Order: sequence, then structure tokens, then C-alpha cells
Amino acid sequence: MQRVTGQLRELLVTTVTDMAPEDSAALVTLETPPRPEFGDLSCPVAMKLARVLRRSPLAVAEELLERMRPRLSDYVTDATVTPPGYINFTYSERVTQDILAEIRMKGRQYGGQQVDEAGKVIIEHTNINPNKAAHVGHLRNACLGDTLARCHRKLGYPVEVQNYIDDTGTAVADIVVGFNVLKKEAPVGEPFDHVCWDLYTEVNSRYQDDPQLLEERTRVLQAIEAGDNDMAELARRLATRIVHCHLDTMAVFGIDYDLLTWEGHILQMGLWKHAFALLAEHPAVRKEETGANAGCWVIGLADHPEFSHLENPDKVLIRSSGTATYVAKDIAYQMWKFGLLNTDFGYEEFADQPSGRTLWTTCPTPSDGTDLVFGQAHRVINVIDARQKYLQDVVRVSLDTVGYKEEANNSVHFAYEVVSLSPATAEELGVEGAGGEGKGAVAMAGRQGIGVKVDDLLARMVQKARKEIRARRENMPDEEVDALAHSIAVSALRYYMLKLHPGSTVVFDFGEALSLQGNSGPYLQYAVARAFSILRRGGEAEGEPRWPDKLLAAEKALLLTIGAFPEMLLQATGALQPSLLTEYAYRLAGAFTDFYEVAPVLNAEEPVRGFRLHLVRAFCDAMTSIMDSLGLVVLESM
RNA sequence: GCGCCUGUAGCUCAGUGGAUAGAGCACCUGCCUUCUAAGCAGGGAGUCGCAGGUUCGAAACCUGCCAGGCGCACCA
Repeated sequence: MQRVTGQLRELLVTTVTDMAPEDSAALVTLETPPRPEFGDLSCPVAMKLARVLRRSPLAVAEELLERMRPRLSDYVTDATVTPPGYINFTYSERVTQDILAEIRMKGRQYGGQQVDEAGKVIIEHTNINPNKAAHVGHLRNACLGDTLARCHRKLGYPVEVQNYIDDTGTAVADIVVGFNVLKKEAPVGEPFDHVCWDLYTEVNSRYQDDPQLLEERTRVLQAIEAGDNDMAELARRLATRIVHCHLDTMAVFGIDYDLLTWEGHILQMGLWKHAFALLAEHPAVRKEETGANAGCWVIGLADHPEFSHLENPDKVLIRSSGTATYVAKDIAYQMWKFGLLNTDFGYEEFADQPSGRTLWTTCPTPSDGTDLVFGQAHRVINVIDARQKYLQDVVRVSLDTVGYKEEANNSVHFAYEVVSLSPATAEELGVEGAGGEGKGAVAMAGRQGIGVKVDDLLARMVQKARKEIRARRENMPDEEVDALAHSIAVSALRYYMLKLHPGSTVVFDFGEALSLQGNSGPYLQYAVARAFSILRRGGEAEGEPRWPDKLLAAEKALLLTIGAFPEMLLQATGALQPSLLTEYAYRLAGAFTDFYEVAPVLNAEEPVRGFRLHLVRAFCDAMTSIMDSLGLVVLESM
């Protein structure tokens, strides 16, 4: 399929260049026509050229087509011009034959390829404060990040997924205050991160009327930063334990990581020191003697166009107390990711993940003499919520300001909007202020314990799926029902998280997220399950496919839709838009369903039967590959 | 005040200058002795926030407004 579109594009470009000024070649675009009578591929370039050439679009289109007609390959069986000036191409059967041949060759690897100049990509995602259970906002982050990682891997990029753990901030300190100062104990049998969810809320509410407790937190924070004491050790243990909870939660969704990077190690291993030495060489980084920032080291970003409008375009890197700010460590971390620091973390194994991938963690003792290589990225994608845009801009612009132009250009903040709760859901959770007259969505707030925990949501989802399965399969053993319900629930939630445009806030609603119908993950699973069911009953297609005299429209559409995947994957990955893939996957499932409705397989006469078995197999393989890139579970039966 | 994001069907959302603006949910009417009805076919439903502009062509691009959200710390 890429071959045909490539050929046609090339032919159009050369023909256009013959007829019009050279820069017109960039005007050539191709699109899928909205209706089948316009053919399989259309080009609106004549309408764009009409003005340059001062001729009617229709006439330009006619001439373009006549000029290129003799050079059309046998991939094209028909080419027409339709008002207001489109050139339409209809594919010959060779195109669909090639698609089937390619997918028979590549199987479940279909769509995967090795793109040129695939430099190493680091994707940072999840990044949950290790002090409470993960909520649906975190799940959105992790699903997006994990999908970006899967897509890049499929295109041959070396990918390293990092999960940044902020172990030295107030969030963890609050929990330490809860356990250590308030002497709280974790009840047995309850998930530890869930216990901390409530404790975090309680501690924060106590701060309101107990200023002394806030002073305790300050002491805890200092102790954590100083290190090598009981308080710091407790913080480390608590954070580690919660990180394990997060990893377990995410693993259920097929999400894994290569490396945990701990904020504390950036100081402990001297990364900040090295980074600062490099930064300080630049005049933009200076110590302030007067003004609001007196006594601080700041980086001045006023000269940068993105920051020149700000009242105060300076950012504090080192406080007057001598400690590094969070953003300072973030800058050092970003520099390390690009291999700009001549120092490194130590590394050790942290856990085996269900995916089989080994998870490493940074550690505070050097790993000299090993061949471990982390960092050294060509491109860095940080999946971080949109509220942190300003700080991510500071990181990127700081690199740019001190001279790391290329690294700044390769720093991508993948911003996604927060998840809030629908009034109905908020009310269901007993959130105060919900319902009543305030009809707006309710923002999640960790400190107040407002939010939907991922584990709880999944449990409800599994329960709903279980009920649906039971309604269809009375005799299925309980364990099978559970496993099936799990796969359906996970995929429904992942799909829900991925199908939405990252730039809009998700108003989370139980009713909608729990949907198993329509444009949803289970719809894809169902289409594949029906396909597998045919293969189970009909057996695998054997030998070379014997092409029928005339393809049904549904057969042709199915093959062409399958054929679009490689290009879709490139596009979605290049544009960092997973929703393009969910949308495409839904279309493909729909194309199969159309085929399923009109083209009986098992009861068809040979050789049609054999041919259709090939189509069904092709669909299964293609869909498996697509769902793999989205992290959705393929079910052979449901 | 400055900056960013969002505004499309009753609801939730797709739609990266092209053909008659599309899905799902909800609602209504049909379809299971025929490969899984978690499905399919059909129906009603729209001032694409508003007003200008650019263009052969604008939901999309530009300008200005309106509405909602977020950000602009020696917090993380």
C-alpha cells in the first residue's frame, strides 16, 4: 500500500513540477475520498495550482491527469477527474494482492519496520509521587506514555522508558509525618498505597489547625535531604514500598519500565553539581546580590522570545539557603538524559516485570566496570500533565539558553490535560460540593483524597465485565470468567484513556468508562474474537490465496484498511497522537464487521471459502499487531 | 495583567485548508433455526461559542470578542 501511494505521490510531484513553478511540489497531498465512487485515493492539488496557473481547477486537473496517465503503473486501473477539481485513482487488484501478500509474510509483526535514522528515544512517564495510590489521572499518563513507547519500538527506535520518582518532596514527607509523628500504623490486609491515600488526606487536614505539625514536616524534609538518618531511611522504605504498589497496578495494564530514576540520587550522585558547573559557565546563570532573588543563583531567560513577556523571567536554581530547587534538578536530569553530564547514576536491578523486561533503578553507589548504558538519548519525550507546561518550558529553554540548542529542540513535553470527575461520579464517591447547584466537573485533589483510584476503578470494571460474560456463558468456569473479565476491563480502560485528544480534560464518568459497547476496547476484542472463532471452526487457510473473479466491496475495503496500518503507525508516532491509532483500529474492526455481515466464510463454496479464510487470518494478524501497539489484549474468544 | 489549553448533535467526543461535518451513548423501528446480537441495518437530532478577515474552498488559518479550565514561587 505504501508502495502505491508513494508511486502516485512521486508521479504527481514530477508532473506538477513540469507544469508549475518548482515549489508547487509541496502542494501535493493525498487523501482517502469520502465516497467509494470517487475511487480509492484522491488528490486535490489541481485546486491549489489553479490560482498559480490562473486556470480553472478542472482544466488543471484534466491536464495533470493526461500528462501522467501514460506513466501510471498497473497498480491503478482507473483515474478520473471530478468537480471541483479532484484527481481520483482506483486501485487495481494488484494493490489488494500486495497487501495480503505482505501481511502473510509479516504476520503479527505487520506494520513494524525499521525507520531510518532512528535515534534513541527516552520516554519519561507515570512519575507518581510515591506517597499514595495511583488515580485515573496517573493512569491516563501511563497509558499515553506506554503507547508512545510501544509505537516507537515497533518502528525500530531504541526506546528507554523512565519513571521518575520524586522521593524527596513534601508529598513523601507528609506520609513520614503520618507514620512517624502521628504514630499511625498500616492495617494489615489493606493495600499499602490505599492506606497512604487516606493518611495523606488526614495529615493534610491536620495541618489546617496544627501549625506545629507543619514544622514537623519541615524537619522531616531537612532530614530527608541530609540523608543518612532514621527519618530518611523511613522515607526511602515507604517510597519504595509504594512504588512497588504503583508498578503492580500499572503492570496489570501491560505497562512496564526500563529504569526508575530517583530524584534524591541526582544530588547524591553529583549530577546536579556537574550540571551546575556547566550551566554556570554561561552568563545567563548568575548569583543575585539584590532584589527579590537576592542570595540565589538564577537563570535569566528574558532574552528568549518565549519568556520575554514575563514580568519575572528569571528562575531560581539555588535557593539562598544553598539548596537546589526542583526545576534545577529537572534541568540536570534532562541534561543527563542527553548524555551531557560526565557523571552518572549507579544502577541495580529493581524488579522482574510480568512483561519479562527487567526493571532497573538508579542507586547511590557507582556501577563502575559494567556495560550498563542509560541516558544518551537523541530525543526525550516527557509525558507530564499540562499544568506543568511552564516548568517544562523552563527546562527546555534553559538548555537552549546555555547553548544546547539541539538538545532543546529534541526535548518534547508531551502535555496531556488532567482528569476531573463528572458530577454524577463525584457524588457517587461522596465528594463534598458535588451535585447540588454546582454542575461542573470536580477536579481531583490528592491532598483532599478526591479521586478515583485505579485499582478501585478496575475492580468495578472487572465486576461489570464478569456479569456480562455470565449472561452469555452460563457454564464457563469461574477462573476463566475472571481472566476474561480482567482482559476486557483492562482493554476497555486503556482504550478509553487513549481515544481522547490529550489536550482536552477528561471528565471521568463511571457510566461511560465502564462502557463495553460501541467505540470501545471490547468492540475491537469482539471483532477479533469472532474472526478467531471462524478460524477455529474452518481451519487455517492453506496454500496461496486464489483470488476471486470479483472482490466484494467489503472484502476490498477490509484489505485496503489493513493496508493503511503501516502508514498510520508512522503518522501517529510521528505526530505523537495515539488517538489516531484508536480511531483507525475502530475503523478496521468496523471493516471486518461489515465483511462478517455480508461475506459468509464457512458456508461459502471453494475457492471463495479458502480465500476468505486468508482474509480472516490477515485481519487477525493485523489487528493483533495494532492492538499490541495500543497495549490492548487480544482475545481469541469472548 | 500576561501566557497556554478548551468551546462541534441532548450527553461524551473524532475531525492536523478540501467533496453532503462524523462516531459512540441516550431515544425510536427492525434483524439471532444461518461463522459469537459485546453485533448489524435504519430513523430523528447541528447557527462547528460570536463577529470580522484570508481563500476557488474555513469547524480547521489570521484578528477581535465571549465562556470555561490551567499556569505565571527561594512548592514539588
